[in-house]
Amino acid sequence: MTKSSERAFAVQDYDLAATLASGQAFRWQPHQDSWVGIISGRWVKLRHQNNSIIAQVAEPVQEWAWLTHYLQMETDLAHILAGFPDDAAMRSAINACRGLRLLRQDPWECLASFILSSTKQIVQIQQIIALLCQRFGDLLPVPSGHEPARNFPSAARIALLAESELRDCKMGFRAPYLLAAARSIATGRLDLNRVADLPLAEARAELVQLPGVGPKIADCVLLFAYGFPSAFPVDVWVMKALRELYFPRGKPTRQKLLHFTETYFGQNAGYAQQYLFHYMRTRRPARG
DNA sequence: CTCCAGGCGCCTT
DNA sequence: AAGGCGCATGGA
Repeated sequence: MTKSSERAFAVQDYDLAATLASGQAFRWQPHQDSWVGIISGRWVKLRHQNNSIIAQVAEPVQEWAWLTHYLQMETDLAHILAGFPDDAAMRSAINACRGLRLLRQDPWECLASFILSSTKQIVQIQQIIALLCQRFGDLLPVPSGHEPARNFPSAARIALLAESELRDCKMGFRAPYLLAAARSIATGRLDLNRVADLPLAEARAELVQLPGVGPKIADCVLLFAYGFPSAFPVDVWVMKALRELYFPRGKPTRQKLLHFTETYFGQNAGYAQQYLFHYMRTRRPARG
């Protein structure tokens, strides 16, 4: 296998734009007909053409597993969709966004990003993260003619910062949370690699110990970084979707709804959640 | 100007 | 156990 800086990957049922802009990851930038982002410390430009995803990198590489893994290209989406409950809401959601995928992100970047997400809209989260990377991320090689790119700052790097430096990135009351999380990881008190091997409930318990990380943020990380297929982040959007789509006239307690999410959607509940969320977010104008 | 956003943690009942 | 409130910031 020779090194190359561009490669095409055959894919089916892959909506690259919906996936990269769906609120799972916050650093992807549209660039004409392409998307520019950073994966595993590599600048990469992606575009969807016919039945392929075409990837360009800054420096030739031999191995592309970092990319196929991140994009979860091997995932059989049709199989997952076939396992969803067969009801009107799910059918509408699938119709609205077939091809939407779950990414497999770096745990630290994903955790940090979602700590910064609380009570913020997606655009604002993107702004905060852009500032953080611009100030504290390392420069990465980019092809000539492209804007400079920086890595997401490591936990070790952020652990050495002062809270005021984080506040200056406009993250407000989330600054001490991010700092404490970074320090937990930098000192080894929490080992993010170990979380991958735990059962779901234990993995969740580990993450929730971090300040600023509650059940919702923990489940985002479990789903978008670790790939726990039944992790099910419940935020106000999903709660609204569940009430409107499944209990239009009842008034179930939050408790009952949470139980519903744990039992109704099957082993790929996380995927089902992403479809419902995306459907809710896109079917009405002027939101999100 | 006021309101509130894809939560969390803490303080009340 | 369940519900209310403050938290920073910026955009509608």
